[in-house]
Amino acid sequence: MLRSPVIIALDWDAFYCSVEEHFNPELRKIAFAVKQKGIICTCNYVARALGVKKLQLLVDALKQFPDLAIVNGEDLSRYRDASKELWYFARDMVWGGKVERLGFDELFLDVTDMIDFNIALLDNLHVPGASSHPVSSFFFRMSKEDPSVGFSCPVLTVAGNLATGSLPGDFRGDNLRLVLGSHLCHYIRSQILDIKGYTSSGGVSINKTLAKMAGASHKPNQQTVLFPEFAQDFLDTYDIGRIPWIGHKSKSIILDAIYKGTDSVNHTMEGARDGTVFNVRHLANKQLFINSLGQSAGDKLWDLLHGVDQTGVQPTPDMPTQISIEDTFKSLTSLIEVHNVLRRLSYSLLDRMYIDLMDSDGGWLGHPQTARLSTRPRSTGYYGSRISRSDSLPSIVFSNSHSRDYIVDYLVDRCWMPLFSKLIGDAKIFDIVLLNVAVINIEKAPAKSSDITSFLGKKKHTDNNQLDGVHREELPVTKRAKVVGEYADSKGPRFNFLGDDEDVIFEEDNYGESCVVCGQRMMSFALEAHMRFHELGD
DNA sequence: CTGGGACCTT
DNA sequence: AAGGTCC
Ligand SMILES: Nc1ccn([C@H]2C[C@H](O)[C@@H](COP(=O)(O)OP(=O)(O)OP(=O)(O)O)O2)c(=O)n1
Ligand SMILES: [Mn+2]
Repeated sequence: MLRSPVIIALDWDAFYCSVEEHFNPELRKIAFAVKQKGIICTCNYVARALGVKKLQLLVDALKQFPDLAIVNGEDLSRYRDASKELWYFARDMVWGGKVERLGFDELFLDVTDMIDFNIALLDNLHVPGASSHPVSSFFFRMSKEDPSVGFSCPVLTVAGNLATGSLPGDFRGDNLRLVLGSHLCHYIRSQILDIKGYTSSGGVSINKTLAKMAGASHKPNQQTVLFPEFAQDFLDTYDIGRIPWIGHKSKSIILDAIYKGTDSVNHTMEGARDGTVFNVRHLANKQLFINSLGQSAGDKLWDLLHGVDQTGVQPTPDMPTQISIEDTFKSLTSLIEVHNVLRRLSYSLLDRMYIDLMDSDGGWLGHPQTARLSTRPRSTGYYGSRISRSDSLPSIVFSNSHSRDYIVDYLVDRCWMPLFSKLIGDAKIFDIVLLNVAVINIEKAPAKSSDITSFLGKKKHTDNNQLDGVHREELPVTKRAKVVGEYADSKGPRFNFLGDDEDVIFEEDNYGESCVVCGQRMMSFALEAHMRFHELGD
């Protein structure tokens, strides 16, 4: 018999605020918001009780609530660190590490295997001929190996809320599996609160979308289970725009297709068109979705309206596939200003690479292939539209023999500024409100072992082949060329020194500092990121 | 002056 | 390279 997956969706409550409260508990008692430039990106529940909204304009909120405390959240470092810590902590509890991350504060846990294993334990308590399980609770094992690790799990009651308030007729089969899932969800949330100090909202159902929507129906610090027999009732009352993966564009396309011709004058008004799942399901059909959205998206979104989500939990790799840093401004019109901003962004970007792409030995776990520069012109197109240019990422960023300052200078002058010129075209006149620097197409380094301390290579960013990794020990070791300061030369030093006749630029000893934790030697500029690596553990 | 991201598809 | 989704 086919069994449904058991999926848990977790969402940390008022996440950025919770992180701020973690480091400054005084904040817990007062209404406060986290802002980025002119917008409140989130606020704590004390503030929400007053009426402060997520994503509200800062000026509006302060007009209405002059005493609202404000914390600047433009630097995401601490939120990213906390997010990673909670992610790893939750992942350690899930067999097979089947955890997918969405943004900084949501996780999808595929706990199907854990449920199946424990259902089998429960079945062994079953008396042949009895109509139901003879026990009201049993010991849910969190470890296959150690039978003492786990929690006491009721089997006749559900933990937390019921979506649509509905209990199924029986607690058998897939329903029983979700009952156990609800208690597992509660246990995991308790661990996260007790050990890490963060409250969360949880949803339990048979796929990611239903679990996520169930969880969102009762916040904060609560959980909700949605049994599949009630999924359609649950969904039908929602506006399609509130279904995950149906954003503004998709909703507009769908409603345009449904109401084509019937409402051509006045569909700019929201509310003129009924966008509930129930209505859309009955006025449209799968073919209409496919015709308007394309085969792939049409198929997928039509299924979603019926509670069908085939996308399983895709475990998120430890290494990101892209890293980007951006800043916004009123207006930027001169090259010197652009140069200065790019410099600052490049320092941050390098630090991020050291934190997220380096192991504790200072070796690279992955290598971005491409550098991308994005900007937003002040007033062309709709708000938010960006333009970008990309090029091969110079391999000097992987060098451990150049100073941070030198690498940043090189990046700005040889990479970002040329890309910026390409972006603004011949006129050389510009007015931009955003700059974003990114390293993308991050490819995993050959997982040889921890003795790969460095990889220095260069590929065209269009090249899709495998990295030809090189062991440090295999490289000819020569005295590092004195390149710092030689940079005024129009050609500059060459950094494409693998597979070329150029000698490898390595300084084997007498460089940098030692890590006080592990003793690894590294350039001083990498030490700060390295220490954060230790703090986060691995 | 409506953040600062990250990921996926076309 | 652009456009879409999510947080
Ligand atoms: N458009 C968005 C949405 C979210 N976030 C950030 C701020 C949030 O703190 C965090 C998590 O997003 P949530 O939507 O889960 O919001 P919160 O966790 O803050 O609140 P809630 O308790 O409703 O989950 O991501 C953001 O910067 N921009
Ligand atoms: Mn949240």
